[in-house]
Amino acid sequence: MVVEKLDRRELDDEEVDRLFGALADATRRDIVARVLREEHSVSALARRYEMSFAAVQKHVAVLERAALVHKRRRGREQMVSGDVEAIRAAARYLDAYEAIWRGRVDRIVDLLAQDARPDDPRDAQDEQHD
Amino acid sequence: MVVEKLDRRELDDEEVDRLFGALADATRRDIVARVLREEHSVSALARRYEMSFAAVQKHVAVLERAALVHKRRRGREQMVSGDVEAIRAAARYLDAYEAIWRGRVDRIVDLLAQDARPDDPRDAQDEQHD
DNA sequence: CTAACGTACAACCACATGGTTGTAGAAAAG
DNA sequence: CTTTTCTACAACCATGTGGTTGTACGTTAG
Repeated sequence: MVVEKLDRRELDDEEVDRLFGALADATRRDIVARVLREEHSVSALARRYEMSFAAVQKHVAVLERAALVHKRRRGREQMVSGDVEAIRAAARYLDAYEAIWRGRVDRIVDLLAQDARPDDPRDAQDEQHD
Repeated sequence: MVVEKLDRRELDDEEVDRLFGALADATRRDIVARVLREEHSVSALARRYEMSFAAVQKHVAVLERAALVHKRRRGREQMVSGDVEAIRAAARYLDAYEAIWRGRVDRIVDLLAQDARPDDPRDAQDEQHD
C-alpha cells in the first residue's frame, strides 16, 4: 500500500477561495485534467487553446497559487503537473457540506480537520443519529 | 436506503463555472453551511454578517444561480435552504479528476455521467476536447 | 388606515479577472 | 557566435465582482 506523505493541514479561507476560484474556469479545469494525466510544458499547453501564450501562462499561475498544479524546470521548459492533493482537499470540503446536510453537525470540525481516507482507523465507528 | 429523485443530468461548463465560482467566497460558503442545516430568511442571514442586507442578498442570488440554494416564499419572508445535489455534482467533478489522476482515463465519462449508484442508465456528455 | 418589516433592484465605486500586445532574458539549436 | 524557443512580466483594456446607498413595493402588525 502506498502511504503517501499525508500532511493534512486543512486550508484557511483564502486558500479555499483560491482553490474553488481556480476551478471556476473551464480552461483551467481542462488544464488540470491534462496535467493530472501527465506533465506538459506551458507552451505545449498553450498550443492547445485558442488564446495567447500569456493568457495560458496566467491560467497556470492561478492554478499554481491554488496548489492545483506545480511547475518543475526542465531545461528551458517549465513542466506543469497536477497535484491531486488540492483536489482532495476540495473534495473533503464538499464532504463536510454533505455531512452537514445529513445532520452530522457535530462531526463537521472533525471532517474538516482530519482526513476521510479508508486506512484511517478513526472513521470505523460511524454514528449518524440525530 | 433512501432513494431520492436522482435526475443526474450533468452540468455544462457554465454551470460548473457558477458552481465553483459560488463556492469561492467564504461568506457564501458559510451561508451554504447554514442553510444546509435549516432554512433561514434572507434577512435572518443578513443579520449574521457584517455587511449590508443588499450584499447578503447578492450572495444568496449567486448561490441561487449556482443551484446551491433555493428560495421559497413564506409570507413576506424569502426562506433560503441548501440544495445538496449541487454539492454532489461538484463532488462528482472532483472525483473525476481523482480518477484521471489514478490513470483511469477511460472511466471519466462514466464518473461524470452517472452517480455513485450503479442503476442509472444515463450516459454521455463529456467536458473536454482532447 | 399607518407603520414597520422583508425584499428587490438600480446606481455607483474600487478592485479583481481574463484577455491582449510588447519587451526582455535564459537555454537550446545552428 | 547568432537565432530560435520557452518563459516571465509589464502595461493596458473590458468586463465581472463584492461592496455600498437609496428607492420602491408587497406583506404583516398595530
